[in-house]
Amino acid sequence: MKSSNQTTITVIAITIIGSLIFSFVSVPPAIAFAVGAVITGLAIRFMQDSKPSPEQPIDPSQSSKTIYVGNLPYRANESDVKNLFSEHGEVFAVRLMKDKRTGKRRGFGFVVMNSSDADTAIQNLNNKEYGQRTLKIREANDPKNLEGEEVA
DNA sequence: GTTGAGCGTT
Repeated sequence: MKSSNQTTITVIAITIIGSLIFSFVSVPPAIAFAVGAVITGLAIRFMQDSKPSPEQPIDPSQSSKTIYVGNLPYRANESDVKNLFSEHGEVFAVRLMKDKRTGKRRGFGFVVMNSSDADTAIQNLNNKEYGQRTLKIREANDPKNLEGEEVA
């Protein structure tokens, strides 16, 4: 998507900067082009580095597992679910699914936890009364985030 | 402001 735009911008910038350098200083076009290319490359590199991602060391020892949470009260938000699951394990992320059209809550979501803590939380929180509703907690169907715990 | 079985997003 934006790579094509960046390519276009890169070509234009190289042309402009190269032309400017070539018009101001009497240097061979090859050098002007090279300088323009370097400057443009540095500029783009700087633009991309303007959003530096801080160090988030991912421990391979901690495998995450996604948990399906159903029958949630409509008034429950992600913080509530996170707090509830945090009592039984380490919660990595909570995603409460809302309707993409209206934005209203659909009453279910997913919780990403530590693999070992996930089973503990499922055992402890399944069929648990929460907000005058009985929670339906299971392991998520999509096995993309299932790691390590499945033994053949 | 409503409803109630279900497995979603970048």
